[in-house]
Amino acid sequence: MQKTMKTENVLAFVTELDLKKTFECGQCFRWSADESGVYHGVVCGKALAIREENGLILCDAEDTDIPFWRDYFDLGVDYVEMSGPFIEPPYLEMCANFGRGIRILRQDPWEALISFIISQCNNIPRIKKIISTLCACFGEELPCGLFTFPSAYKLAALDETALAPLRCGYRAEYILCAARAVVSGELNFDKLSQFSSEDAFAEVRRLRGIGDKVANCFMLYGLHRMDRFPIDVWMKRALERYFPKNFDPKILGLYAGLAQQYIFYYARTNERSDNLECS
DNA sequence: TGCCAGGCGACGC
DNA sequence: GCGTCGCATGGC
Repeated sequence: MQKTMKTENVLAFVTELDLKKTFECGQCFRWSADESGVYHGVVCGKALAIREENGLILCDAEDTDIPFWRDYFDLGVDYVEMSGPFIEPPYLEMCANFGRGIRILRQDPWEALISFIISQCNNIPRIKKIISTLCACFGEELPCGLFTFPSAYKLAALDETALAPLRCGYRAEYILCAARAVVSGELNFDKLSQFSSEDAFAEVRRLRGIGDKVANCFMLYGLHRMDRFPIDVWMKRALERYFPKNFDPKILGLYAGLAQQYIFYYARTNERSDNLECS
């Protein structure tokens, strides 16, 4: 399954992109590191092996589309500048410093939608396991041994019995609903990308099994709407404990979603849920 | 073993 | 509009 890295291309400097943080901060679920620290993943049917060495981010050059991957890692913008306003409260500044190097990936909207439907009321190891099984069962195997994410058309043709091996419980119904909405044209990602943030949110929010949290995750990670601020149990605890009462994420501006990612990553890395006094 | 997890929908008030 | 409950499953 591990691909040998041959001719290497430089994708970025490590000061711009921290692979471990970016892949393990909770925004995506399909990248994994092998024993030598090389991360392997598949995006939109394209496989990549990527690693850090001597201050550089190197990727496998064999059929590697560098512009595609630079776009995926959102390397065209300055994250230091975007996170400049994240200085209050002090907890946010600490989270931003801790998360330096995280980039909000430009993920496939379809994969992001299904991934965050699966994420609901679930822990991250189990989310990864369910998505991995989904891809192994219904995706296509690539020469490197990894699987593509199954298309909406593939999933829309299934029923809940076919999804039983995923062991995803009540979420199976929601996955099928989303797949059928895409196939019917009721949900069109190209159209959504033209909508305002509020309109696109309302549109995806109409689907069964997609509430505020999943819709916001889809907006942020699937449509790259950086103003969205998903609030899950970890965020709720952090906000209640470290932020002023009635704190409105809107004051964080256009990049509130990045602040959210820093907070989530810090909280999940450093704080156990049972040592916080909040409910 | 029991608590919890990147929630949501239905229901009662 | 708001609080509560059941939902399916398994990581820890």
